[in-house]
Amino acid sequence: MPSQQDVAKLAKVSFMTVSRVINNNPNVTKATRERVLKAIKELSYYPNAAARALNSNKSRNVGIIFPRKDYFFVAPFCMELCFEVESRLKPKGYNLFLGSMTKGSESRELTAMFREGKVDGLILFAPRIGEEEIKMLADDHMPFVVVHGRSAGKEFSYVDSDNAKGTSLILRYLFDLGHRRIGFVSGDIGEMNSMDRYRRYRRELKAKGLPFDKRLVFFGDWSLESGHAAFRYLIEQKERPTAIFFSNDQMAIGAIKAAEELGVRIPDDVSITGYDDIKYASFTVPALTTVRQNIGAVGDKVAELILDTIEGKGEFRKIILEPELVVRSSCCRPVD
Amino acid sequence: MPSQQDVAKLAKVSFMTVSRVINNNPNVTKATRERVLKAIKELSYYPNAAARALNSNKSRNVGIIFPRKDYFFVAPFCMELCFEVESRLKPKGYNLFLGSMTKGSESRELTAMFREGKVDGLILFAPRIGEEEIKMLADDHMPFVVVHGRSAGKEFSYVDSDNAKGTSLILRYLFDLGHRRIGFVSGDIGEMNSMDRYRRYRRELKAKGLPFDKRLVFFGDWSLESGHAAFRYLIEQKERPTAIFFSNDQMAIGAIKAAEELGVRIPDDVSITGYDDIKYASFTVPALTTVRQNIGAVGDKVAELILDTIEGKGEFRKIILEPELVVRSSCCRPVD
DNA sequence: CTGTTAGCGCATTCAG
DNA sequence: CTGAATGCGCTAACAG
Repeated sequence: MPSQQDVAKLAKVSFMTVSRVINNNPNVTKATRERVLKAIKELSYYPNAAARALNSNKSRNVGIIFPRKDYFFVAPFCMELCFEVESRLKPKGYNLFLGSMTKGSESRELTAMFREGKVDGLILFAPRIGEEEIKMLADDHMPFVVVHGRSAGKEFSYVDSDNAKGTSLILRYLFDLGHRRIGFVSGDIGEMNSMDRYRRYRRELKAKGLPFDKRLVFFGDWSLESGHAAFRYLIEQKERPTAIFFSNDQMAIGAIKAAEELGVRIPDDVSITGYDDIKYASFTVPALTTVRQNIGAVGDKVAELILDTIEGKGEFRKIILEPELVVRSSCCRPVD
Repeated sequence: MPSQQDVAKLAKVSFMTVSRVINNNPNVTKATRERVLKAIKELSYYPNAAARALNSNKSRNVGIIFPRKDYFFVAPFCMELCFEVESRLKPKGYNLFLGSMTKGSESRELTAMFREGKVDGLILFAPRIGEEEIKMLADDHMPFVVVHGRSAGKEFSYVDSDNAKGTSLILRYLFDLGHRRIGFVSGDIGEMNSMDRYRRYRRELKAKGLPFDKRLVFFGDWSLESGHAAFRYLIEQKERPTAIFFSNDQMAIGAIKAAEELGVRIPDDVSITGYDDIKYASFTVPALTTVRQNIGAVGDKVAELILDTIEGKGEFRKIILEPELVVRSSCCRPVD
């Protein structure tokens, strides 16, 4: 592998000039610059990342961490996010590390990549409420940004979508259709997102003067399977709901399967709604009425925030993105 | 950030001893070792990755590259693979970089991470046939491994599933059911995988003494949309197929949607099959009969191969994994 | 505008 | 078993 020295020799300059050319330092004559550029191309020289990192104390890497394996599998949302972020980081010269955080893993592991200088900053996806890791990161002043989570106790930047708003969007749509007995299926209740939606569900019920019936609530975990189980559970209640709010599309898809097995028609017998508007949402039968979270916008903001945080720009920023109701065909007026 | 020097001072040894302890060099007394370990913990010292990389000339990073954005989105398979690989690399001290290769991007970008020393090796997912990048990587002797692709011209290690076998599994199952007019929907025909399945489809037809009818073939691109379009196209043929082979589950899901729109019943009017057995495959209505590729096994092999390749162990290895038929309910005997 | 010097944190080599 | 010197490739700070 050629080094700056080799380039320098070929271009007949000192290696310092080579360094300047690479870093776009203006103090180089056009003529020399071009000579150096030519030499660089000729040798197909690439600056050594390790050396740069060593003396600038910056790795130009960002890590993105997902809470646990299962989550990752089932959430196309996460994948899209990865790419959105990556595509925005690359032009800035940053690369993206992928990390998982299996349940048992020590919080040390998280900070390790950091202390080792492998990453300059971390993106945490939907961390669990009260997560020790976050406290540690915050206490150690590590640059990190949370996606789908809010600060509680510790201060940090985050990007979240307005869960309360999205929930209201769905619920009011259901109310307008005439539904009064509406079931609720939560995601992993250990996550902010889930709690926010659940709380808003209860609040909307109360605002509408409707009773809260805990038999109409099922605590799921975002997975296809838990959506499937939730549907079977709710449909067996003595007074079955006329509509069910699923906290993500994934679970709603699981429910569609359960409905078929049970011979329950959607939406004729029960209306269901999802959340996220993943790509599959428009391909289910019936297509899902859901709430769209603009992943592109999330990725955009996340990339911006983590870069700013790394560069120490300004204060903590809290960004709440507006969700949007997407009406398809999984809901109709209740029969009774 | 504490360095070896700081640890050394605290433990009252030279920094060299610290280095030895970290690298598990046996030439350290138990007593000193423990003193050093204590100092390390006390300062919460972590070895600097950049410095290590600089002088060992190894980054201990591996990159995984997906061909284009769209592909990534639609293939849960890719995501699962990422995690499988990551979880196997981590215990070996390696981290995983995520990279995309948008269509327009120069082949230079691919080699760049390498030349910069950001990664020690690359995992290429389903590269297109005749890809320039691969040739470059091979010519430059960079350690890389291909998943879902075979060598053609250049020599390299790869992990693939037996596409021909999988295709036969499906086709023979369909033959046994009594189907004789079987449609074929390919994935992106620029990929090995697609070609392998297509060729085997034709071969099985011939072996069975069945005519090849090009009107029964649709060249898709793996996406939900192309599956949707394929179904509409095939179903409109004068002599419509009694069964359709989709080259992945994704497209089969798109087809289910199209069938619903057209009022065509699956499997009563047309049988369909998928490929991959992604998680959703068992949640569609009807559940998909498909071919399972063991992602865990793929991830396992990929991790093993890339590590071996990086460490220069042995020759190129070609690993072909056996697929398995998964019968669910998207197929039945043809009516006519 | 260009070159020289020094040092980032670590591991390899050689002395003790 | 332990320590001292040397250099990995690069850039910041200074000198010319």
